[in-house]
Amino acid sequence: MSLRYALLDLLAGDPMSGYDLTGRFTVSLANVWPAQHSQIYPELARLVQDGLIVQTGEGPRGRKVYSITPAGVDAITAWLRETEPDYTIRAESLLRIFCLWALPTDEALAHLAHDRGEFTRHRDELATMIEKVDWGDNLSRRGARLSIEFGHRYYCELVEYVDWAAAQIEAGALRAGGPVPAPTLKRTL
Amino acid sequence: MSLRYALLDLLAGDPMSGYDLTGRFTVSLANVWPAQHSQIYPELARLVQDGLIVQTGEGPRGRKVYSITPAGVDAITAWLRETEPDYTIRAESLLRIFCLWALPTDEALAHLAHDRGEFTRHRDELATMIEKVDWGDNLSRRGARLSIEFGHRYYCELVEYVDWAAAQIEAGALRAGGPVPAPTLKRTL
DNA sequence: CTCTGACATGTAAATATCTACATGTCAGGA
DNA sequence: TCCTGACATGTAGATATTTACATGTCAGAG
Repeated sequence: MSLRYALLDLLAGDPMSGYDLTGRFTVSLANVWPAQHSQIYPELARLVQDGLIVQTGEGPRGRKVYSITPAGVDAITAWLRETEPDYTIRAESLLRIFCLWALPTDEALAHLAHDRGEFTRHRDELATMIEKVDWGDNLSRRGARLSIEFGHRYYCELVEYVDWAAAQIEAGALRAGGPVPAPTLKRTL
Repeated sequence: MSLRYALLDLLAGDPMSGYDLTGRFTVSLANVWPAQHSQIYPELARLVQDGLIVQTGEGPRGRKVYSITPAGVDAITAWLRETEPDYTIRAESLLRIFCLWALPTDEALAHLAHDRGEFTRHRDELATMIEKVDWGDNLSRRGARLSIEFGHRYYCELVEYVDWAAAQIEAGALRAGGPVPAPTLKRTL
């Protein structure tokens, strides 16, 4: 049901269309709960049926603008209060790093270098957003600010991590008889 | 298809049963690609059909032990080489923080405190694993070591992040007219 | 005026994932 | 000996997600 609440949250920030929402899912929410338009439109229809959002405007090319209802806000509150958080994460790119032993060392390093490029790109995009966007007085947009901050920290961390991983692999961590990666940082335990 | 490669990777580390694999998905892989036994058993059957794994042993209570085949190793290599990584992440717990504006401040803070407990627990579990487990000479287990390191760093980061978010909310970031969360750390931009 | 590309909304079918059901074995403690 | 709980494997049905198909509008460049 996460998609439902992601949509409600965005609509609480500003009324917008399915197309606009899809765009948000490729920027701010992409770092938390990705979704495509083919999933978003049917869910919007269900939200209207359930009275959690209403269509409050229209525009060119069949554009439909939706707004959250008080019942919609209540639905978010109830979700936060009554359901247990799911603390699992899914990250395919990390699973790949897990599997890098199946490539020769130079190829594994090239793979990591490619990842690093992606991660710095995301990191810098988010940094720009943090600086440029007017976070205003809107409560939900301020929630978004918290999320963007997370995304930024996450990608900073990822860049540091791939550098660490690359150093380990260069040192032969994925070759038999090479050094075993030891705990290099004893963080707050 | 990620589940498939997660299973192949684990079986490359050590031959084991579906039950054992399920256990792995609740520890090391839980931080990257969670899965339940009801998804694992059918996928194992498909992997056998495709010749990527074979049953190499049995045990009490119908236990079946599987091993990866050379074709299975090749499948991982081909996956890494031929498919584009998906850099998106899914984290429901972060989406919740995104939505915290829908709760009164004290409840929002309590929610974050609960999250913090979970994150420190995960962090400490992983720290223990890093110290206690013999990472040996097995290439795939060494890949696992890279993944555990990531999980540990990730949860360290999450703990710092919820502390930051809690401070922001305490300072009134989610009340109208309160301070707007400004970029507090200028990391490597 | 025509073309192109961004805007805009949807549906269908195939996969993947989750929740619940269903069944049976074996070891160890009471 | 009986009971319990961990071990062990599976299936069924409901949801969620992805990929591909399908359609149409409008603004601006050439």
